[in-house]
Amino acid sequence: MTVPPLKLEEFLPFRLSLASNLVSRRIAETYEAEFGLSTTQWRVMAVLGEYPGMTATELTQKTALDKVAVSRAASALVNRGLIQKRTRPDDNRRAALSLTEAGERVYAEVIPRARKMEADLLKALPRETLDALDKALSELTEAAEA
Amino acid sequence: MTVPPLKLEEFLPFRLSLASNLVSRRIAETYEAEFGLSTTQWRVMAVLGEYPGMTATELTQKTALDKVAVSRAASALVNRGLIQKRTRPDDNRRAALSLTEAGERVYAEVIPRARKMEADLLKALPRETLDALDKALSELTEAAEA
DNA sequence: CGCCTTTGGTTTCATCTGCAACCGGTTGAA
DNA sequence: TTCAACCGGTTGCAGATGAAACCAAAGGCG
Repeated sequence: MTVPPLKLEEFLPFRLSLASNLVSRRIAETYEAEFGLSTTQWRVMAVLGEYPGMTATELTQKTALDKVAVSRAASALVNRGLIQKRTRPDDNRRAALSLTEAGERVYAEVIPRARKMEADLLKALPRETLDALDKALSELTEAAEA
Repeated sequence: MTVPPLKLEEFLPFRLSLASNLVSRRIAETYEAEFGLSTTQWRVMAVLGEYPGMTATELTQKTALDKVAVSRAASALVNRGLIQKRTRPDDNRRAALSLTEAGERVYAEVIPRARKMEADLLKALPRETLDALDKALSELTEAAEA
């Protein structure tokens, strides 16, 4: 009772993972070497640029990282002076995180590069394919969630 | 001179990574707990089911894993008796890997479950969206390679 | 109030990953 | 032949990752 073999190269989860890893690596090239940021640190900074004052727990949701990763990325960024942490007066457990001046400068360098790399990677795709990709990712994410 | 903030939740590389991670996790549920396989081990088995007798180096390409990962996955699978390794007479450095009987049995259990999970995850997507997704992943992979 | 539970965040530990060094076999040029 | 360069595969080590234990502050209920 044999099973028809699986063609891994056509198996969508594999293809998705492959594309995602390659794309992530290209994006990482825009910040790793030059700015010494890890992917998780980059994500934290990216979100703080959009939402200053977020707490670690809130970052967890926005970045899709677990709280350990956020905690470590944040403390590394604080040590490097790229973000600051202010304990909230209304709740001493929470701390509002935000970019420092130095962090803002790095942000202003790093974000445009990421955008540009994204555009380069996507430029071969016609608009409709892109729309469909977007839709497919939304549906897949929803279907695969919890 | 501020930069318009990046909306991470609309940034395609992030969305891609998110979808990929969630999907991979769901697929992993079909083999991790029940069969004690890691993702890399599963990939190695999946490819050997399709191409018996491959060498580790060849597996490297098919699985998109680096040679260290393949080496370790293979030795774990050999220890568990799921694959066998036969040194090739024409070159004593290489070894042809293939599923054992026990490995075939696991393969026959594991592959249909992965297929079913894939189908479940994709069932909300209309055919054209799926085609576009497929095309987009191919183009993205190519654009991001090397 | 005082106590128990919950919550935000950190630390610990065990595992995974990936690069680089390494080992033995093979190849090819002198 | 012989020896150096190369190749397939393994191992060692350092950094990344995640689950679970942990700590301190806050909330809720008697």
